[in-house]
Parts: sequence; C-alpha cells; structure tokens
Amino acid sequence: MKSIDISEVAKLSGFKASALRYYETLGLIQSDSRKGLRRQYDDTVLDRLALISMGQSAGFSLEEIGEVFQKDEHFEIDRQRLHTKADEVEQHIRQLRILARALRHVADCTAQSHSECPTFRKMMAEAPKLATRQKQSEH
Amino acid sequence: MKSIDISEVAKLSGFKASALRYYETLGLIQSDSRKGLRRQYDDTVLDRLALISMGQSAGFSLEEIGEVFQKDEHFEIDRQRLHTKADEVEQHIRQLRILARALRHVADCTAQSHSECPTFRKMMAEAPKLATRQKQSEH
DNA sequence: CTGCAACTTGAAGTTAGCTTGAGGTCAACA
DNA sequence: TGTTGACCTCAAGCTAACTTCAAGTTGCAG
Repeated sequence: MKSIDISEVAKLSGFKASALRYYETLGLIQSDSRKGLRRQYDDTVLDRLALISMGQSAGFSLEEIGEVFQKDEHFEIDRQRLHTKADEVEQHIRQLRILARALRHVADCTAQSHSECPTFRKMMAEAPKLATRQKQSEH
Repeated sequence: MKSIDISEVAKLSGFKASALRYYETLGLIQSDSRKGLRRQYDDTVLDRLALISMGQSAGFSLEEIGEVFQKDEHFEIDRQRLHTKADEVEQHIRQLRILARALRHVADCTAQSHSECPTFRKMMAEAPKLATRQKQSEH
C-alpha cells in the first residue's frame, strides 16, 4: 500500500480536494497519515471514491453511501442491505432504459403530438409505476 | 383532453402540489386553465411529469430537462440534442450496471479485503473512466 | 347563505453537497 | 535561510430544488 498525496487523489479521482476533505468529515474516507499537514491516502481510497461517484450517480445520498460502507459486526444485515441497494440500482436502470427510448423516440418520431403517438403512449404507460416510487419512499 | 385538478395531478404523479407550482415558474409545465384560482391541467401533463421524474433520476437538472422540452423552430438541433441526452443516459446505464455488480460482489464475496479480490479489482478497473466524467463536464 | 377545506400568492426557510475566503503552517527548492 | 506555493482549519457562502408560512380567496356541502 503506497501513500498518495491529496492533490494526486484529486487528480486521479476527479473530485476536488475540498470535496475530499468534506467526505472525510462525513466519514466516507480517511487519510491514513499526514506529511506535515498534508493528507496522504492509501490507494484503496480510489476504489472508494469510484464507488461514491457511482453511488451518487445512482441517486444515493452521501449518507446512504456511508451506510453501505459501514462494515459492522452484524454483517448479515449488511449483506441484505447491499442486495437491496443493488435491487434499487437495477430498478433505476430499467427506468433509465425507458427514458433513453423515449428521448430517441421524441427525436425521431414525426408525429405532431407525442401524446397521440401510440408508440410513445405505450412507452409512457410503462413509466409511472417506476417513476414515482423514489419520491414516496423518501424521508 | 380533459382537465384535471392540481390535487389530482399531484396524486397521480407523485409530485406535491408545491412542486408543480414550482415547475410552472420554471416553465416546465403549464396549467391550461383555472377553476376560480385553482389550476387545472391537461392530462398530457402526466407524461411530462413522468419524463421530468425520469430525467431527474438520470441526473439531469430541471434546467436541462427544460431545454429538452423546448421544441423550438430549429428542430434539427433539437433532435441532435435529444440524441445526445439519450447517449448520456446510456452511458449512465453502463455505469450503474457496474455499480450493481460491485454491490452484489461486496455482499457475497468472502474475501477479507475487496481491494485484494481480483474480481473486484477487475470491476473497479472499468469504472473510473466512466465515473469521473460527469464532474469534469459540469459548468 | 355560511362555513371551511383546499386552494392561491410571494417571501422566507430548508437541506444536501460542496466551494470559497481569511489567516496560518510547512516542505522543498534556490 | 528565506521564500513560495500548496496545503491546512473553520466559518461562512452558494446553488438547486423544493417546502413552509402567513394572509387571502373560493368551490361546494349543508
């Protein structure tokens, strides 16, 4: 395990140093030592950051992402939680596939009004049950 | 086209009435009339809202979503933009697939440290180039 | 005709996720 | 040995996306 300087981590991960410091206050990452005042990181931090980045793009809050990282004693619960998160991601993927198709359709369909195009109508019919769930489950 | 009351739209779409009013100020939706003071919506608003919801879950800002809805004169540019958005969504999907696999792996893999598990290492190796792009392209 | 629940507006407040600024410290190079 | 530039801390500031609040209005049930 070699140590990397924060500026290097920033460069490699695409996160700004200020974001890395912020993540540290949230307990999402830790620096393993200091060189003077400067944070040095174990290179596994890059995996963590990649997961954080992907987690964010999956719509998880930093708090949720943090929970996933807690490898606590009761790891059976933890495994369950991870699978649940994976299920959520897959659900999300299904929704995005509909969106991609809808976008391409709207781009290509020559119909005046999409609300009257049967192809579009059919696509949208699949969407609501997927699309409204997030909001309900919040808070 | 039948008109629906805002409370009904809220119920059907999963968005709160306050959010609907907010979207109206941003020009994302319009109410087609009023009953007294109360907003009434054309039922195509539900499609729009489903698209908004999906767009958000794809990580687009309300402003970006609004742009997509602008069906302006130069529709060739518009088509191009829509396809670009679709490309972004598909890129996003690829990233989420890696995340889902990573989550399931971490849940099931018995290795002490994931950073030493070759399967995990291999997955993560695919991720960075996908995961860091969003941040760079912002602003 | 009278309530009153459910809407209205505009302004202010909230939360997440960072970034920025002021003032300080330090490693490394000339 | 001194200077400099990149880091440090802590507090305050910022943006997006809403929500909440206070004060007013209105459709409709009784």
